[in-house]
Amino acid sequence: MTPRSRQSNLPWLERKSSGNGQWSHELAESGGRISDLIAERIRTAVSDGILAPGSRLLSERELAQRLNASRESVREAYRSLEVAGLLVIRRGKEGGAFVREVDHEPITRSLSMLLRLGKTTHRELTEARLLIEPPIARLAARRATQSDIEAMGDLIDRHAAAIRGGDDPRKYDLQFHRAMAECAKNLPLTILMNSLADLMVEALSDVDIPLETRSRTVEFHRVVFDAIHKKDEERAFDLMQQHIGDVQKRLKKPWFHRKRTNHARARSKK
Amino acid sequence: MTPRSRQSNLPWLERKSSGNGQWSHELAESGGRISDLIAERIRTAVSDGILAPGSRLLSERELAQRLNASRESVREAYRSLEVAGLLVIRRGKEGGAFVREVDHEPITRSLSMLLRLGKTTHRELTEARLLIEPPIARLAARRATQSDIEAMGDLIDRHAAAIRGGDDPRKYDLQFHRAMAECAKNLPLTILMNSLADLMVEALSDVDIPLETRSRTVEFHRVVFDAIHKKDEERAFDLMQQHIGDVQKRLKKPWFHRKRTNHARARSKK
DNA sequence: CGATTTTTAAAGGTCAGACCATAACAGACC
DNA sequence: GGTCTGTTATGGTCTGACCTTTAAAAATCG
Repeated sequence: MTPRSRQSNLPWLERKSSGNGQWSHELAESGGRISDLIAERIRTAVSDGILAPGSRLLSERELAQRLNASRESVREAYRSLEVAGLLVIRRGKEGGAFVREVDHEPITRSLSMLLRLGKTTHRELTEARLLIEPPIARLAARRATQSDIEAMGDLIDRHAAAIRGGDDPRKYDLQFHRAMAECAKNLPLTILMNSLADLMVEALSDVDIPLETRSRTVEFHRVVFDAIHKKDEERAFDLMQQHIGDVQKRLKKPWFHRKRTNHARARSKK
Repeated sequence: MTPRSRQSNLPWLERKSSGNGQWSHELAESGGRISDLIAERIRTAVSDGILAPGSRLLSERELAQRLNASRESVREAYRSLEVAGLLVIRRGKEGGAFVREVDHEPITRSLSMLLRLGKTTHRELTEARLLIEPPIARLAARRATQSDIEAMGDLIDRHAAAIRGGDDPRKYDLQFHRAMAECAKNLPLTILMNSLADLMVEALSDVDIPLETRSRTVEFHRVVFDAIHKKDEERAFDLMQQHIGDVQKRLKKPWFHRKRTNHARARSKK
């Protein structure tokens, strides 16, 4: 007898009606994939708070048995939800599928990919940034906490150090914008910002940015940071608008345009 | 002899190095899932334009054979990319995986889900809308084409008809905002808008909107539409700001707040 | 000949069962 | 107490079979 054979009551995984143990009925609707039905139930359970972040789902084998489905169907459901950012899957003993702490990284990735494929132009990219970054800066000035501010300060210092040391500063540039978005305490805006910043970095990945521009960037960050620190909302707004406008202007110079070669893409990953 | 046994040269699916036919090397990095490696190659091929939208990938069985992997690994790769919005999968003869025409619907879904889980509050939601919808209206006024305008006009008429007929007008409300975003010709903003609008509809799904408010909404749409039609950018901007501000105000009335019951969620789907 | 029905085959979807790889844990051994 | 070493639960992969769906091809009918 396995130690966990007690009926641990998982009402959320029940079908709404017709308990005969077959799937056929719901399959008719929904374009018919068992794994999708399973995924949908889990999604609902999570979004209704029945499955809290961090909690562990049944193992593939066990859920399959309970649902009267094959392991593969369950597996596919879990996998989809992982791609969608809802679950994390860990291997090994004590592994399994866990409801993910809310984290927009997977969405940011998908969104970036989609925008890239959608042939999002530099025009759209900077246009969008021009519209959303200044308001974000304003919100950041309004809402940044002490620790937010410390983190940003550190970031800028490291950014400056990287430039002095001749290292690639793009990473820090990106992080600054992300950190600022974090301060604004507005999830939708944060996610969009992150995706845009990602793409921006990628778009510039094969451009050689002159040293003068690099230090100009970090100085810009510093004054924006200063405005945020002092909670000067309007100044933060104006400076950020200026900053993005500056970038936009530089992008228009012909020498700056991205080479249309079939170059290596920026591989994200850790 | 099967008719398609010719070596159809698919260089993109080759490993970069070491052609011995095993996966072990790349598996070491990358946290190790063959399906992820396959997915990554396809993703790269698509984003480099080697696989054009609409083109059909090899069948699961065939790709598995060529890659010396199991069908399941390929299948999982395809499935992940489908969730990510990169592929569509069709069943039946002449079915298979196709590179999707760029379409942000899957991302919109994921994003909405994520925002919902992130306990995005009404405050964040309307705040974000207040920031991005007016600029979108302005862009729409600048860039709407003739057919865009016709579509919007139709929509408004149907919206009004639905209200007169006592039908649920929410659908049309949503569609109006989507259509407007479409006019702005800015993909990142469009995607965000769509997600926000989706969430908004959902958040209001169990609120009973009084008739007076309903017609007010459609009238608002009409004047915004008018401004867009006449390419009056600033008026479109102002009106939209007013519109969202109006919504925001109504949301603050206590009777309007969503019941915190464990009610049924808005099921999207077709 | 053209429209309709039937057949067929190619593809994804599901299943079952085996085995591999990984990672935490429990003891055994120093 | 710390390190090694098996044990074991769990996801990852593979095989090969069968089901279901769907479009095209063939057969049938008017």
